[in-house]
Amino acid sequence: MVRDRFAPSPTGNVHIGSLRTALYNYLYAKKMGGEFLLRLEDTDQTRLELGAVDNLLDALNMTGVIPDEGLTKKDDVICQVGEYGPYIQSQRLDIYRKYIDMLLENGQAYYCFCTKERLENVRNSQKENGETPRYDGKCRTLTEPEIASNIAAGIPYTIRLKLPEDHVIRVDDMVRGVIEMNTNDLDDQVLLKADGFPTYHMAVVVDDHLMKITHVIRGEEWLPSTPKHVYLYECLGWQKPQFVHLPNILNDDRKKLSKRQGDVSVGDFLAKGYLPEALVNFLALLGWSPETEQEIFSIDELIQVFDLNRINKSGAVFDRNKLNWMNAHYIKQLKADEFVGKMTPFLVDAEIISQDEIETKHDWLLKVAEILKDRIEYFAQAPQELEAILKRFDTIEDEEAKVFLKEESSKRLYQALITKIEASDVLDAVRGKAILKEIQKEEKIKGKLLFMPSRIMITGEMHGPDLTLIMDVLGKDEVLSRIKSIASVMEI
RNA sequence: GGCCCCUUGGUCAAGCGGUUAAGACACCGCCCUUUCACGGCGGUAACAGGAGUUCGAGUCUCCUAGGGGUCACCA
Repeated sequence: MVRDRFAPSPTGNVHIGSLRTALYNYLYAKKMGGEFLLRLEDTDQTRLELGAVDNLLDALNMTGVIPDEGLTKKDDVICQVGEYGPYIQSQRLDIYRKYIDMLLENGQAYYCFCTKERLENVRNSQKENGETPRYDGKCRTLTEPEIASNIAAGIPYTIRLKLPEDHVIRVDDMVRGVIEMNTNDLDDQVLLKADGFPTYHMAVVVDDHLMKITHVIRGEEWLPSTPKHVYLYECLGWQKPQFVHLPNILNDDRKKLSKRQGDVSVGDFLAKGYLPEALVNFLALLGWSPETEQEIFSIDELIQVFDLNRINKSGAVFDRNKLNWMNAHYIKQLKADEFVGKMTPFLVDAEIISQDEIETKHDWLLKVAEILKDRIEYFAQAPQELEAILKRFDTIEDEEAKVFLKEESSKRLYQALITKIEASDVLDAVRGKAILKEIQKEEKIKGKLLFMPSRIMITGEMHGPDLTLIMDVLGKDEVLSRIKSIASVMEI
């Protein structure tokens, strides 16, 4: 039975790269009929952030990357489900201690009483001498009595992994194949911190084993420390999981995606009106590709075709353009009501409509949706796009537009429009279309001479959405008022 | 700097010894639309470099170069 996991630390917003890691774990577990767990790696007490767990759970929920086991939310309360818990590392301290003691007994780990200051000094002088910074092994050879007296004296200590010298460790990674590293290039990693918490390296190995994890699917940044993890598995006599290291997601400058260049958290994108389905679809294709040429996938379709063997080796630049295209695609598929539902909060936020008007103006919002549907890539663009239509104009800048207004026929058009609109009960798209048709017939104005001046009188612009839809959205009074106020420009 | 990983168009990428080297995004052009957008059609554009192995190399090996990651009592 395949069991994999997403194991983030609760340090703030969920990074887009983390979501991808979670997604790949989810897809693989589902594909294999296995189980996907969520475990919290909160071993760094100094970096915990309030609300991070809520944030995490919400992001997974919104995007449909739902764990089968571990941390979850029931009735809005955070809880844990499954028989391999607890799934929060800070609640497993005694478990780690047990295995630390085991390593100590076997001589595979040792007490280290070095202070942070000393370690830093050692590192600095090594750097100055052009050496690789690493622990100098001072406490590696402490005698039992020395250790006992240090402990008795209450000197804080950490426990370090005792790596054998000149020993080659092989890591078998599903994406990159076999990687070999010599222990001489590795550090005696701290496994247990002075505060009694394990480091990631200890906790991840113990938990993955105890939770019966079969596949460790995580970011590439873990590759260099994987030999230590492999060594720990060997020390403890445990079977190793299959390692799968995902390529990094990169900025435009090909560096690891970072906050410096704008949006990186799932929340950022959701807040801008990107659809969860689009985000998932896009992320799935960043570092993995299907066998076919299909590009648009629902999460269930992804489950069907997902394959770890098709994961890419090299880092992938996060292409905002493509995300936008994909999101626009999903937006176009939205039903009118869904579109209105997604768009409205942004309009309220921009104070284009008020909270109370949402219901009374629902029909109007549907018309707006019709106009914006093909014109926005994400919903945060909606207010600006709509504003351009709603905003009154007082001058016409475009010379070409002025030429249209000065046409002889435009004066007749102007009169006819006013007369016909005034005579209309309502000015919806259908009526607008009819009016233009009537004028074409009666005044013998056609083609660009009909449509362009009409558009310019109503919008002030030569380009834009379908004019009859605009009339509908603006309404009879507004359209009339706009046309009338154009007189001065037309020198009538 | 040590170690590790990576390298096909601007970007995502297919390719698993023999191909006219796919497709998508972006860009450009044409068509549709009496505008714009959407959509449709088409176009520009790539195997980092060098040695090998082989009848034959984007595909295998080595070297070089470039990029990235990592070297914490952070994950």
